[in-house]
Amino acid sequence: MEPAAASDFIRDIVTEDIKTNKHGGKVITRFPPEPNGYLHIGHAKSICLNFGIAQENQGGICHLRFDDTNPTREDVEYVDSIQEDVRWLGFDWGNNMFYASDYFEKLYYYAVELIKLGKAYVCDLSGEEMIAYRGAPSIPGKESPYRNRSVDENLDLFARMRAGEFADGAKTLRALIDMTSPNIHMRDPALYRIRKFEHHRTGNAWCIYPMYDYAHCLSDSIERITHSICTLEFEVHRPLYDWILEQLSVPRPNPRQIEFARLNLSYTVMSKRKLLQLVQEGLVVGWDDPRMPTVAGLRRRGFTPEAIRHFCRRIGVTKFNGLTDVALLEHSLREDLNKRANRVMAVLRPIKVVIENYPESQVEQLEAVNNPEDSTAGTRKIPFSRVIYIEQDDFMEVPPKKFFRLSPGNEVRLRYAYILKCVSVVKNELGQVAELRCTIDPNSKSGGTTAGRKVKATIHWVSAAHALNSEVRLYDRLFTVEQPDAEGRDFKEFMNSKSLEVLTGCKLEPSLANANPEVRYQFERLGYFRADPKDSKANSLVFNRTVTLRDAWAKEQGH
RNA sequence: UGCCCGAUAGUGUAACGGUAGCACAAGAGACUCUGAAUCUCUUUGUCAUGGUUCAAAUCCAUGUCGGGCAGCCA
Repeated sequence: MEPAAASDFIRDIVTEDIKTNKHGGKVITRFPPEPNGYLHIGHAKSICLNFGIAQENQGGICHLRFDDTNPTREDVEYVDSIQEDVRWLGFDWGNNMFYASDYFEKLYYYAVELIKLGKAYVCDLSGEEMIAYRGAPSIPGKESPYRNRSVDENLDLFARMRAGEFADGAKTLRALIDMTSPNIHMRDPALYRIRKFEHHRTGNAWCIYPMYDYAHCLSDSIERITHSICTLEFEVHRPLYDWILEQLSVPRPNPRQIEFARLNLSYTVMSKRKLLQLVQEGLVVGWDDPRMPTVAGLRRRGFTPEAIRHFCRRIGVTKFNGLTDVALLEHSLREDLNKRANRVMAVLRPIKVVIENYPESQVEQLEAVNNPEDSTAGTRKIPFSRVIYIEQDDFMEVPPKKFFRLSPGNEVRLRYAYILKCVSVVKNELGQVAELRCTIDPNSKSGGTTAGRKVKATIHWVSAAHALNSEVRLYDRLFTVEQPDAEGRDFKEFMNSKSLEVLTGCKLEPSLANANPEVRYQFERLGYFRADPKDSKANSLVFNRTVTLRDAWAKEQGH
């Protein structure tokens, strides 16, 4: 699919394990989302890593596994969206889609095994008591008074927990490890809790649910995962991951947990909790709002899976917790779109231009190149007539020194058409520019005899009589600061009030009449756009701006 | 004042004891019927201090700074 990614410390480990035949030469990774939210660009990094490593190695496989061990926060809406997003990103799990809940019965019997080994016990401490007994990072914990129950008693109690004899929270099953461990996760962590809550897949079959630390390592083991790749915050869980598998009669060798740094992107937030907050509080229009860093949002905005994959390859994989510049994502996008998007002309903020020396009834069909980066993309015809629209930004009555565009008495080239000269400015009663009276040089037609005459600038235009009306939504970054959720900040205070600008009355060239949302366009000199898949209709077009073009003029002006 | 992890240009990432590279960003220029793309050039870096070594970004020690860990969340 893509050129092989440069190696990284995780791929090095995988390569080494293949070389030493640790897992019989197999590579099985997994992407294990909890179905409690939509996937975002950070998940895409993990997806590209896990599926990428599987693809790069002979016979490698990547499982999609839903980590659905907490019925109180999970929902099928999310399992559907997650599958759609992974597939859209271009990855295929084949028949290897699983749910941790598929393993509840096995997990239960492993827990029984742990009890029989004297390595787990049923504890009656309440939540608050357990916190008190746990100690603190620098203070050792205290042993639970229920820690020394007999194996038989534990077996009986655990069976009765499953049978629903106890209230929610009344008891837990805990690993018996070491209450004085410097690693808090080793201080007799809970393995099972009672939750009389309907699970989206197992219904009411269970009222005890396994905890992440217990379910995850065993799910990996059951699926014969070779490399269990997760983010840095699970680093301190690794001793527990290993401990659980070491106690039990599971197949060897055990999967190896490897941690890498999650993606942080500038000018956005990446936690599911905060994204959910934006959705629930109506600060965005939904999980797929084009301003969201969710896969669904990026897709709706017009990102391509290729651009996202290239981005994920470029950022690399390390254990350093950094902040990636969103400009790198935008660069990956432009790079991809530049190669594949056909060019069209659209005027977002129109000014009417009357060409005084062009016959009233005349219409010419001018030939335009669809994509200068792709010789197979062909050409199309664009109508030209006496009244056209040009961009407000392309005219200034009193131009500053480096302004190359149209101004009174000055000439510009109309893309694919004639050189245009502004002869007068018509203003409305407010003194604003209402209309431009211009003339063309009839000998300057593109491809014509004197077409080679140079002018400083070329601008885009749309014939008024043939223009399509459209709404265009201009998106900008959701936040005004690089790290809206830096410590001590309330990220919502930094929302960019200009993150969405809706323009109506935009004028498009007629070839856009049947724009398919699947097709991305470059509106020349403006950016990349695509029809909104939800809101655009044949008779009321709506376009989303995916990303602007780089703009040296804007930079020149100090933005 | 506990434990774990990390630190290379502005940002992200390579260099696996032997010439500190790459990409993005930024700046300058060329080209241009997109102020785009493309091309050329430029600026900026090994957290600190010791040690080992012929040789240290790399190994060791100490310190500094940053991140993570005290859900019956994942």
